Amino acid sequence: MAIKLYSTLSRKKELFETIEPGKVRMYVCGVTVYNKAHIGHAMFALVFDILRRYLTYRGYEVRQVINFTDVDDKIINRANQMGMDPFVLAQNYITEFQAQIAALNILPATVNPRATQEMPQIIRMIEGLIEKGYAYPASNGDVYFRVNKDEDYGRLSGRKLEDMQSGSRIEIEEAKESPLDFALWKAAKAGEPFWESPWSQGRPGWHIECSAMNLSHLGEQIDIHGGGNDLIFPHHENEIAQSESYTGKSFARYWVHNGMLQFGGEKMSKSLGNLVTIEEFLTKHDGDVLRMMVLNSGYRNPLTYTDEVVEQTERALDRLKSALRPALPGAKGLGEEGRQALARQGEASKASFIEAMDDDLNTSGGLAALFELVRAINQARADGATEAELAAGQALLRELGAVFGLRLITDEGKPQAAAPFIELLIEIRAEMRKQKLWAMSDLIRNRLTELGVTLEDSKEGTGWRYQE
RNA sequence: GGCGACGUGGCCAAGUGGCAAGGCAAGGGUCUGCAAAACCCUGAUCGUGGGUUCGAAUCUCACCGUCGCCUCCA
Repeated sequence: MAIKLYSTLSRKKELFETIEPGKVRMYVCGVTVYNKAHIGHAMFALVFDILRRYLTYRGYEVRQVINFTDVDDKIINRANQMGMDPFVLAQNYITEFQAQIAALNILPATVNPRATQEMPQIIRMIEGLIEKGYAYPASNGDVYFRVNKDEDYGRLSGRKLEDMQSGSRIEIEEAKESPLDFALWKAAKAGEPFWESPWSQGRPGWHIECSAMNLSHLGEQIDIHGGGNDLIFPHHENEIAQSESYTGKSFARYWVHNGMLQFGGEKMSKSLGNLVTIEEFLTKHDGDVLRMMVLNSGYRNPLTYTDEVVEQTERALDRLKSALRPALPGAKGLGEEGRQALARQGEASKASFIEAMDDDLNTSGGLAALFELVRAINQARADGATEAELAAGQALLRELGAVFGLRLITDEGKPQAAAPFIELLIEIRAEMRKQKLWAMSDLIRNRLTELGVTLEDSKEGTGWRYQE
């Protein structure tokens, strides 16, 4: 079995083969830290966390680099508005984002480089591009990339230079040779932070930092380059232009782009202002819920975010967890046939999970495989499986859930201090039920429900659990 | 205007040439004193109209609709 990944460059699913056997070099464009992160940002982080976890599960050693853009116009503007130092502002949002990533159970990247910490590499790269004629310093202290010099410019996004020029609304910058040339280096205006360079006191353009970080943290050629599909043009197009012009080698083998989170029919974005921050989401919902939403659909398609969808997803997550509940009180055991049926379903689910995930990370299909396993486990439990008989299936569910990055937190994580008292109430209620004191029995049950404890009666006794 | 993607049951969403996964909701049933949970059963011919093919949700053309990029953007 082989893994296939869709690459934006070829617009096809391609067989996944790494440069170095068994090792994956993955670069993902991170966020510009000028504001609170929203759940659209969480989506990209979740998608590439899932990709990374899956590749690891399939035996690869994954080196994942995700950058922070910590100096740019928006950061500077925002800092000025707030009367803050731009570097402090950036650092605060980085700290906050990393905490939220952890709360979402996203593994920290192998490296989180930052633009401000890569200046020597960035400057070296710009110098190299100038030497080769791919870039030129302008009279205003900026340095621009000479787009016309790059013959296959536009091949990632499928654009032609002529088309862009005719319909373009790019402001004309006097210092540029051509309107489509983009900045590698920007001279600082008064009051802006700057670094020394051969051309001016200034800062790097947005695209060059990623090229430089790739080079210093992963090498000249990488396996996977990822990010949101809104970055295809111009950001990734420009990255390819810079990196390949500089090294003379093809840059990334697989260009992987996730779809946008849709909110109210539009892309959730900072500029549109239609956003739900990660912070807000996490005060209301478990992090697994957002992950489940991502898993339920194809990573390349837009993801619909509505309150209704969140609710549905929460229920679906409850169902997944339902399989992890303990055996019924007084379970008599399945017998040989039942044990084998459950084992067979486990194997089948695992196989179809891998088959789906191998096919361009079909998480929705993988999730379906988990639900098949859930049904089999619940069936077995209903048929009287003991704790020991359920254990293997449940362990597999946890194993595959962990490949998705789902925590599947159940009662075990919750405080058990109340347990003896709840059990006491159940005991008393059992006496009442014997005497058919239904009103009192129901009162106890209802009151406990209000307190977040669900009672479930069965022939063999009454079980209880915290509401999910 | 240019480039690209998408339109599958009430909702979310896989499938991309050979009898339409999965989840949520809904209805019926089993269990229960009643519940709850779980289990069992029930539903779509795939935006519209042509074309290719023995056969299409899947390929092709047109049209309608939605979204993304073309300017900072995960």
